[in-house]
Amino acid sequence: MVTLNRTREVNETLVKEKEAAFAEFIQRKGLKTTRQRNTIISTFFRLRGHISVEELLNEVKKVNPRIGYATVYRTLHLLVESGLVEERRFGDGLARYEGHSDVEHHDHMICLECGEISEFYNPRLEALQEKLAEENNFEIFRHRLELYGACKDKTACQARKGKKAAKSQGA
Amino acid sequence: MVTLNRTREVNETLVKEKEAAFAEFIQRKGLKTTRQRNTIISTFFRLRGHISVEELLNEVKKVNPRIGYATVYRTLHLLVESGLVEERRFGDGLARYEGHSDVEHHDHMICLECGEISEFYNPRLEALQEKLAEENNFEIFRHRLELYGACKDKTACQARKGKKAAKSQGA
DNA sequence: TGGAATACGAAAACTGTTTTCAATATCGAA
DNA sequence: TTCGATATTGAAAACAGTTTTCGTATTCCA
Ligand SMILES: [Mn+2]
Ligand SMILES: [Mn+2]
Ligand SMILES: [Zn+2]
Ligand SMILES: [Zn+2]
Repeated sequence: MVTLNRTREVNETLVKEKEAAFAEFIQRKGLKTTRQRNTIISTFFRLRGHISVEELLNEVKKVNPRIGYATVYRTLHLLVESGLVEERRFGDGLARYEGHSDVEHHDHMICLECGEISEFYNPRLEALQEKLAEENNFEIFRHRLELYGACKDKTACQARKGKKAAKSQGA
Repeated sequence: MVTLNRTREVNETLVKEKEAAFAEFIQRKGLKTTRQRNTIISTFFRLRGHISVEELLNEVKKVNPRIGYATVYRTLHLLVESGLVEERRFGDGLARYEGHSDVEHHDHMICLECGEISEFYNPRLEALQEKLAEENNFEIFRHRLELYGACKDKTACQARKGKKAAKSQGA
């Protein structure tokens, strides 16, 4: 099995664990616990997918409308530094963030028609990269692999596209 | 053989071919041939590596100091549109451009110590990606694979780093 | 060669992100 | 508890890379 199924439901226990881990990180660094940061991270961990700053801020504002961009940016940096979150860039000029899913590392397929981003992990692919690096006398710290293309199931794809359009009209 | 050796010398015949191809593209699109565009593309094609806009402008200004950013940006867009050049982003916030090397497609290894960017191509890797896409009912239009890490040959790496530092001090 | 179409360059605008700064909140020590 | 050093916040300004605007200049074909 190669495709990772990001669960539709948020695992509340997992979220609590992440919140605790972040709290620990904050303390370890001698930083302070704040209402805003708590709101931001608990909102973030309850969202699924690859979240842009604007998307996150919009959600956060539903809880506390006074929170601004700066705090969201700053908190996301802390989340990344804590290792709980990764930054992604899929070429649309926006940074996107995702909490680690079940598998530590994964790569992405991005449909240019409907915007769907699916995740996959393949050990052979990973191993092959290691082998190539080795041959090149190179040590890999991290990598990124993105496949850009289109869903072959045009029906589902176009449906998603319609939904996405409707949603963005609403926003 | 997996590593692509980007030749140190510029192949003058190849450059002429590319210049001709661009001229043809310009005509086909009903655009005009200009002194500035000629300067920019002939400068670009004679540079090796992954060139940023600023780097290119600096070189271009040696030939014609009156050429500005806007024209360089515009010409690079045309070069990309013509298919003669590809845009790359290696995560430092700058767009970089490269003329196609001998092989149509290649991927990159980026040393985070010395900045060296090396290129490679591996058919098995490409095939494996296709297979994974297939399994996922996905059609790949293009992909990007970047390995970030460090040269294992620390001597050469550090030497390059020193040289690079010296160079950027000079600039 | 005239002139419509295109391109140029400087500067302004734009976009996503970071920084500044004055006001506010946190939290350990007293 | 209260104090006060230290960290945090939010609005706005600054930033960096890129794109657009706009008045002037150039191209190129009828
Ligand atoms: Mn992901
Ligand atoms: Mn390359
Ligand atoms: Zn799709
Ligand atoms: Zn190196």
